[in-house]
Amino acid sequence: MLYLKKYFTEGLIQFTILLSLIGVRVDVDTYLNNQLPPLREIILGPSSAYTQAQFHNLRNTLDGYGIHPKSVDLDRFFTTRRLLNQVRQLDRISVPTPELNTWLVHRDSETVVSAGSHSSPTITLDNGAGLDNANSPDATPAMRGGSGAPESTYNLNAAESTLGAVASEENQEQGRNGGGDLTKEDIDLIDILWRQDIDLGAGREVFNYSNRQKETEEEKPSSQENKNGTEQERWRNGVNSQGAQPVDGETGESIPEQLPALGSQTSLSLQECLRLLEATFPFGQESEFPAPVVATETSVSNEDIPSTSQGLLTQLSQAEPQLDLEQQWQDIMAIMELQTMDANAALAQNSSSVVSVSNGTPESNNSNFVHATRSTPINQDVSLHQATLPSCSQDFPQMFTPQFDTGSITPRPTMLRLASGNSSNINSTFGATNLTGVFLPHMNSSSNITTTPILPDPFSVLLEESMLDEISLLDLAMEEGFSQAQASQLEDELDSDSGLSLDSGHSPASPSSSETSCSSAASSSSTSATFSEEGAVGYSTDSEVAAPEAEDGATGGYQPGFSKLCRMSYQDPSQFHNLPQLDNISHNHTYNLPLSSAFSDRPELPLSTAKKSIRDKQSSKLQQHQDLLDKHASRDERRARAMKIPFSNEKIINLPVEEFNELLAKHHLSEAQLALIRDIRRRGKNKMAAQNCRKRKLDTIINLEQNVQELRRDKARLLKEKMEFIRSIRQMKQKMHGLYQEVFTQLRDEEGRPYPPNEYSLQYGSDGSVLIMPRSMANAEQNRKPEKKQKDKKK
DNA sequence: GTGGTTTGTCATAAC
DNA sequence: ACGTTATGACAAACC
Repeated sequence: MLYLKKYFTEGLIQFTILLSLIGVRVDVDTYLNNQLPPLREIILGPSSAYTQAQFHNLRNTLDGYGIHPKSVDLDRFFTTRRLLNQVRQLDRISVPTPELNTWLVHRDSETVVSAGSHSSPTITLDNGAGLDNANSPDATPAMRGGSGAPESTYNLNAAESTLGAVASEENQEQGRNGGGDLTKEDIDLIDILWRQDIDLGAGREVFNYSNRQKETEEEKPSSQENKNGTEQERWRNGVNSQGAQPVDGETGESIPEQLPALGSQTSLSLQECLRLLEATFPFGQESEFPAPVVATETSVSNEDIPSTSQGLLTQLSQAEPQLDLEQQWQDIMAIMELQTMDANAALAQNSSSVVSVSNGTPESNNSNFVHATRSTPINQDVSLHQATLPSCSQDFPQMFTPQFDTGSITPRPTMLRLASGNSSNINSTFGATNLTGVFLPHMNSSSNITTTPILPDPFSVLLEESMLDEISLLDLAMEEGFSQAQASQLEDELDSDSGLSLDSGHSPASPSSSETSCSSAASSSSTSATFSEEGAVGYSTDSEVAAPEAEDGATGGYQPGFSKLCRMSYQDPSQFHNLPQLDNISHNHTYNLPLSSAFSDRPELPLSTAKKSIRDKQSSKLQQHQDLLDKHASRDERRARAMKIPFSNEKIINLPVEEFNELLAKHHLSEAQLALIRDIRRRGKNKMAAQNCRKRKLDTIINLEQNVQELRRDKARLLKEKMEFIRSIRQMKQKMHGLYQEVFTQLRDEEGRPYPPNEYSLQYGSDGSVLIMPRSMANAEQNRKPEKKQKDKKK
């Protein structure tokens, strides 16, 4: 049933998309909001086994909101939501034609041959599609708008692979269309041009998508084959030819005039670009539109500096840095956290940020430059990866490679370099991400850091810390107006404060405890606050759930944990099939997914004989999948098969008791079979309970961690306030002292002689009166007062 | 080979 | 009493 539902869901959504394409408005919301149980259930699916007591109300928690926030099935839920969002956005897409050119230009920039971009720097991204749908079908037609290839209108592959959806017939049909646009001559031409690009210095490794392509083939062998074999071949060879088309093969100069004439090639290019995107970023959310944005940016740069930037690009593209997988996952998660961005804001940011990072030439930036400072370049950054890099794992680092701002910056080997001109953007970009810790040092070095409301905490706290560093506590305490007792008291307090830091040992940069007194206290407090920034808040991988905590960085020593969570929270296996880096991870992460949806269900279509070898490869891969299926089938599944249990383990486990009993009654089963079934049910439920329990445990830890960090921030803030109070008290005391001296020097006795300050002093009465008293008397009185107080205390 | 991690399973308590 | 859930503990598989 789940199987059927899934199939129906995908098909329904795709059908809806098609209807929308031909102008029929399909309002899914109506169906969903009208509380029509069957459709709701079909589309959104029942909550997972992770929902507490869900077996009892399996059909009552269908809108997703009923899913337990800790449910592992949130992944599927969000996937479904994403699909629905895509559908809902269909009638709101308004991506201007120039986007297409932008794409092409971008490909050129990759090949290091810059194509002139005449595209408008502003790309209107429907935000709903924005972060959520870049990989989505909506994006495709929009970007193809200017391709002049009306017959190939749609490419659902992105959505398919992203969502792990079963390839639909529409999908395959569209794939065929897309591939069919390319004639053999076109391909040859493309290949020639591409070789010219290679000769011109375009690194072949730039196009090395072969691994991912293999993965993609595994995922959707049939659709892939149906698109076109030659295309596949070129992909295998790492050839990405479309980028070469709009480029003069000899000079490497861009030839924008050719773009409109490209026709079918253009559409292919877009398809490939999309597939590239899809392969690069298996998560639907990340492989969003931004790519075109960056492309535009690059192209603008190229326009401005046509010749130099190209050579520069060559070097840059060849010097792609590698980051380790953990960091990259972190980056991915950071982007996911940004998904919750407001739609319109993102739209504006997308459009405005395009130029802001492109290069420093103001004339090219013109009006859009105005918005640059408040733009959020995250999208374009991501897209830059997606379009440029062979693997998603290199996405984020790529943002900081020289390609990022080719026009204005000379290439440097450092990956995390930030141009000061971009710093504000980057601030807003990463403030809410987990990258804070990573980029922090660079941030500090860049001149133009502005703290935006988006990222209040990391940087504000840092500022606080720096302020705290500036304030030497004991200096203050020891200063005039402060008694030694007060100072020591303050010191004690600070020591006790710093003693509160739970795990300052986290940091490799943990200050040595040998430092004494105030400076030590201040530094320890500041470091602890820093850790609170770098700490494990990256744990909030359930970004949709714990988004508020996204401000904290996830670097530090928590990357392993983060990756775990990452996998736990977004472990739709179908998505991970696109990640070659994860190939060797053979854990079975398919928790609640039926095996059928996890591995099989790739429709087989007739294959051309020319592609027989490919088919063989793929069929062998399918066979491997089947073997894997058998191999990875749980013991219970194998037992059930051996005992010829007539229904699925999934049913056995997930059916409500009544239906389960009915099921048992319907079939005549032996005692052994019944026992096995009950065992399977018990174990299955327990298995999910264990998963649930572990996740909950983890979440508890995360929450505690976040609480600790929050408390640390509070502590830093209170400490800062305390310092301010102390300072203001000191100032008041100084002022008071000055006034005292002034008044005293003006006092005269009856004979007009001044009172010697060493013999007399001013005493303040409780009623505001001021008396001049001999010091001896004043001292005696002061001595009496403490006695009195002591007496009072004794009383 | 060892150690850490992930996952499944069992036993048990609690609801 | 029965079914389900929660959780500690253990073991197997994997890296």
